[in-house]
Amino acid sequence: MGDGMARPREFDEEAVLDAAIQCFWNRGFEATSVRDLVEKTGLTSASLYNAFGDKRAFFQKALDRYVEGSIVGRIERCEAMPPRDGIAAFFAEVLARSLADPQHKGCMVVNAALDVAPHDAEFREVVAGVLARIEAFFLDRVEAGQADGTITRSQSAETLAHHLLGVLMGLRVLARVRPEPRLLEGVIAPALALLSPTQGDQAL
Amino acid sequence: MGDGMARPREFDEEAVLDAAIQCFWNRGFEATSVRDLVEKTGLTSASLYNAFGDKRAFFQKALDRYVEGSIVGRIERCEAMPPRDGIAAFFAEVLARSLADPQHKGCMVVNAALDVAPHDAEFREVVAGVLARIEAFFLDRVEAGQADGTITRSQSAETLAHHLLGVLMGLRVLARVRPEPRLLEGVIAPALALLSPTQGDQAL
DNA sequence: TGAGTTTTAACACGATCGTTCTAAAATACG
DNA sequence: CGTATTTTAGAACGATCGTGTTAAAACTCA
Repeated sequence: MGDGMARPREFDEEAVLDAAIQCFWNRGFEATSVRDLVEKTGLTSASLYNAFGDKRAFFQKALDRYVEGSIVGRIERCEAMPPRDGIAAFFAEVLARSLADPQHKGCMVVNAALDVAPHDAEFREVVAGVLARIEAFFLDRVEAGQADGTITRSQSAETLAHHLLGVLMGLRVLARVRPEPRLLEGVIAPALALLSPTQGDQAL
Repeated sequence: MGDGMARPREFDEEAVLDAAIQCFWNRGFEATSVRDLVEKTGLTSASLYNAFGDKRAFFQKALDRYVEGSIVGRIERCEAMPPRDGIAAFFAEVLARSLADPQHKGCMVVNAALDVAPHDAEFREVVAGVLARIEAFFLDRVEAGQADGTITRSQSAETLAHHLLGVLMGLRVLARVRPEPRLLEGVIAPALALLSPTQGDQAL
């Protein structure tokens, strides 16, 4: 049918998504209006709806891009390190980012976990999936550390991975309300200390 | 001036606040409309505004009542127990409540920490104050446990209290998105195990 | 160049938001 | 009993919400 081609877009789709990430990350899904998005992205609502669908789909794509840019990369970096170092580096990186952000936006996924996930089954699955991926990273590193003797066997790898995931979530919450270095460091330090092999641990 | 007295209220203020707690707890501040509140409380918007002020003040009072009813009581119960038992009982109670709630509402304070605190300085202080109170409970119990030898001295009481607060926050987040008993138990167990005195610990 | 297609811009839609207004209903005090 | 005062009920306010419409602008291909 269509032999003639069309007018090209004037905007950079990725830059627009980045601007949307800033909006949604800072204010959450519900509190961000389409007019906010229009203002921060610089394009009109018609272009937004045409390119990304409705507000919900726009959020979905922004969240996907956030995960791809902020979480997947971090996991890959830390996966390449020795087990304990990888876990420590993961938390150190999150800590540094949290304290460096003057807006204290925390993590967009954790924010979404309490904002949009509880009443939207699809988003809940997306968020749960991301958390499962982080947990899988922890599990993999803990198992590797238990195998090479750098991490305690006094508790199962699954339990330790669950704990690390919980600590990460708590860190993200506290970073928003009480972004005090000593507090956040104190959240992390015992979790890392806990990984140390104890007397009962010995190579097989 | 006024010598004639007025028409009495037809509603029970505490029951209305409880209904408001259910609304705000479940959906958060921004996502709860005044019409939702009118429906669930059973009284009209005029009565609401007359008795409690605007929506924000209404939320404030509901949050105060929630803290008084759900958090202060728990702290007082656990304060009366031996140090380690008190901490363990605190988490056990939160865990049981989290799993028993079919709506997975989590904690209203933690929800508020990500919903309304980041962009409202007054609410941020309220939330931070509640978290500080919980942290003070943990600190008191850890110090008592370190004094009587039931809790390790391998890390400072402040650090351990920070960690416990973080674990609690993480537990509350995960309870909303992934309310799986094994996961939530796994978050808690290592934090409690961490408190155990190690070889290096000995009474003075 | 002209036909075809998409993006742009601006305006406007109905719905819902938090809040207020107007009056009627209900009580305590003189 | 009458008056002052407050709480009710319900409609209605302007503002903003997410979204759709209309028509002009911009571009590719035949």
